Amino acid sequence: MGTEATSKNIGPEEPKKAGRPRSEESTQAILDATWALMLDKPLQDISIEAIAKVSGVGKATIYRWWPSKCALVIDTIIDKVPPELEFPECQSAAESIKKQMQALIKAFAGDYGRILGEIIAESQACPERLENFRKNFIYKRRETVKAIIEKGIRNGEFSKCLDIDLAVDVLYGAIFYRLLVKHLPLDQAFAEQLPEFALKAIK
Amino acid sequence: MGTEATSKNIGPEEPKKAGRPRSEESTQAILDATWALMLDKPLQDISIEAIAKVSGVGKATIYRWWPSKCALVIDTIIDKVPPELEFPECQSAAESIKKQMQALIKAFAGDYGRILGEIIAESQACPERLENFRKNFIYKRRETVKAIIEKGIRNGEFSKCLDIDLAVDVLYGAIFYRLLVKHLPLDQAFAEQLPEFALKAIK
Amino acid sequence: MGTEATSKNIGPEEPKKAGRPRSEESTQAILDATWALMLDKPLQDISIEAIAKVSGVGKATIYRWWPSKCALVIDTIIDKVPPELEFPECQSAAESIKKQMQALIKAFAGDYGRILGEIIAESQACPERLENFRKNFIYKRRETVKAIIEKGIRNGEFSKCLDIDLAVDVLYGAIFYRLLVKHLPLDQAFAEQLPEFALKAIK
Amino acid sequence: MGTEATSKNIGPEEPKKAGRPRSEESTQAILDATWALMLDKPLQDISIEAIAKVSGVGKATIYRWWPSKCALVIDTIIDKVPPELEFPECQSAAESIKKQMQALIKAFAGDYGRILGEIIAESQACPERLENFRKNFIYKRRETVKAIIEKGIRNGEFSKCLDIDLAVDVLYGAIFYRLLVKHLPLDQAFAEQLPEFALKAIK
DNA sequence: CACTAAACGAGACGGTACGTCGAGTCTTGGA
DNA sequence: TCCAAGACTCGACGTACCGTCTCGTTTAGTG
Repeated sequence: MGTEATSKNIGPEEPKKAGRPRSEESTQAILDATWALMLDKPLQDISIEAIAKVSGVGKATIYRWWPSKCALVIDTIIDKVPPELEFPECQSAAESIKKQMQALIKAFAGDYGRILGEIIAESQACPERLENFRKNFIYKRRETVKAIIEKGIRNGEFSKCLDIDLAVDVLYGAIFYRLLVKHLPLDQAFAEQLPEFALKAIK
Repeated sequence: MGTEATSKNIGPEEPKKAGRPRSEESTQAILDATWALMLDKPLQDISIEAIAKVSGVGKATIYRWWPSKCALVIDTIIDKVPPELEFPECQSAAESIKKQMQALIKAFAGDYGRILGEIIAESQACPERLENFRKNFIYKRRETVKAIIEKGIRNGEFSKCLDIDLAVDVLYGAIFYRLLVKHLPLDQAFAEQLPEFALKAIK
Repeated sequence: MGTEATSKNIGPEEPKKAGRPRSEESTQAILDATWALMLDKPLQDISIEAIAKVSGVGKATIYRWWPSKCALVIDTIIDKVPPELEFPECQSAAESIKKQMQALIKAFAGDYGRILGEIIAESQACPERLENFRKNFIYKRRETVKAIIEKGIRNGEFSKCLDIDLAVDVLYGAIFYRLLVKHLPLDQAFAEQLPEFALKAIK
Repeated sequence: MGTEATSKNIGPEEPKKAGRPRSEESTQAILDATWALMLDKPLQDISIEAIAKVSGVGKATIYRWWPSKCALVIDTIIDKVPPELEFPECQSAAESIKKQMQALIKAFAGDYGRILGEIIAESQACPERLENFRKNFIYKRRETVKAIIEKGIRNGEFSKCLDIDLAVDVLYGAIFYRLLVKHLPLDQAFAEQLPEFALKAIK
């Protein structure tokens, strides 16, 4: 967990609240139900009503802890999806990036990718939600990639005068392009060709 | 017009239908109202009900000709948006692409881009709608870019063994990435730097 | 036929109109379809739309000749239902009335009665329709009954100072009461007992 | 209240339900609005939509508690109409019946009668609704009349071998006949003549 | 024999209301 | 204080008919 504007942004010093504590059971039931529904049908077709029904929870309980379906969904995939694609330690920065891109393409090819696309879609109309999404899925990974690129610059693999943000966009843009527009699949061939191809731009 | 699964798929030989003909007046009123609402607020907040009210048309008339809000919106921008970004005739293919990318980035920075993003979002849940969108906005332009790239290959600007589809994705992916994820703006600086940068990958 | 405010109120001197004459074929198709639908489901659930579809006729053709569903239905049963319950010629007026009441009860027990009830229902809100119904179904028969009663008065069967209208209401009221409120059936037993019973009031 | 198939069929032992209780305020607002509209125009011209609007209540709230406009209307008159025409205590049963019939005719002559007629009309198509109406308006009063008649039989006013149900139909049939067919008014003259006249049949 | 005029089927039109769904909020009693 | 249950207002959904309105096509009588 740990999504801003959602349920679990509590600092290290909890102020010792009175009253009945939040039910861990309900929380999990909600996340489980949300995940089950997300695997079953598109995000647009999922209602808070349905999540409440499936999880056996009062609707108000959901609204108490999450401000929007989107925020709940984000917490759900954070809760459900395995640790995270870490960058493998490689000798060259390029190799490191290549491996990670390939892992990402593979991950985006399945339900995980579909759901991410649906979240981006759902967030289009609302800047805060989109920012929330970026905080949890984009920025962290971008920072990591940028660190690798900087390492590549330091060790001479990449040009010194590289615009790092632009580089990241060129490297990963095509993946998001296919993820969302779906004109071509995020398949094995794509995973094999894209990294080498895109990396040419930053060398 | 001319969108599949929408209102105007009439072959060259119209079979001379009986009954009162479709009202061109209503059609235009619907498109006008849709466009006005789209400029005013996000697609998600627009209801068929509102479009009917604003256009002074019966709801059923909208449903008779468009299967979904999305289809209507696509027909609307087709109807409303100026001719289309043509590729300027340049001596080099690279130059031609660069100019067109810059024009595209500029166009995507305003309402046109916002609306396109909303359409992609709205279509995420439904393959047919997304395909409909691609037919009208993606494929045509991709074909044009691909033709230019092929020209570039022929005249030696680009590598002979270039995967053209991949090249297009790398060139334009970053634009869609920023359009939809909005982590960074589609601004002047981006327009100036991206083309040259991305083109390095295909040279 | 011959319903006021409906399709066939043509005086003896038709003004010799130009243009295509009314299609007898369509007229019959409409009446047939209406009748078929009326046997199938309650009047409330029958739409002009459905009648048009079933009869293969344009909606406007129905509206051209009948001002309301009710008027059409009245014309339909006039068209479909066998001649009419005539009063049998009997020696005594009382006997004559009794026979006719029994015939009426029997007739009201089936679809004919059901439909008549539905027409009365449908006409409740609109005085003109109700008057139209009375013209076609009530007044004529009342006149006949009244004539018989007058005959009975003349030949000494009934009291000289009888309020004839009131007498008719008492005789037939119970039948309509059961027809519309349905608290008890219009069955054989009722047919056997009512006439003798009610006639006691007017002797 | 207390109408079957409507909102308030609660046995003596309410099972102590969870959740927010039904809003008495909304219930009354709905009944008030329905009554106001019923006084204003024919039942056929009243929509649930309008009742919701006038009462300031969500449409769903109406549908939650009443299955049909008819059921709501029945509950409304039960709620709105004064105690009920009681049988006056008279020495003779005949006198008692006469007084009550006159009161009934007078009551039926106004809005109350009009609305009752509209309810019978509206219920024609649906046996359950009609039964619901009978339960609340017909049976109770019939039972009372029947009790008086039985008393009359016991004290020798009426014949011993009287079919009581038939007697009630003959007494009241004419009233319903005029209420629904409207061929003659439910006026003062009718009220004065009918009872004596009809009672002759059962003496 | 063309011309006129009305009726015809088909079906689109602006409306109104339907009955349902879900949103987000509120109000109970019990834990 | 939290929770489930569930009622609340509100707004939109997509559908069904209403009664009206064009269309192009018959089908008479008239000129």
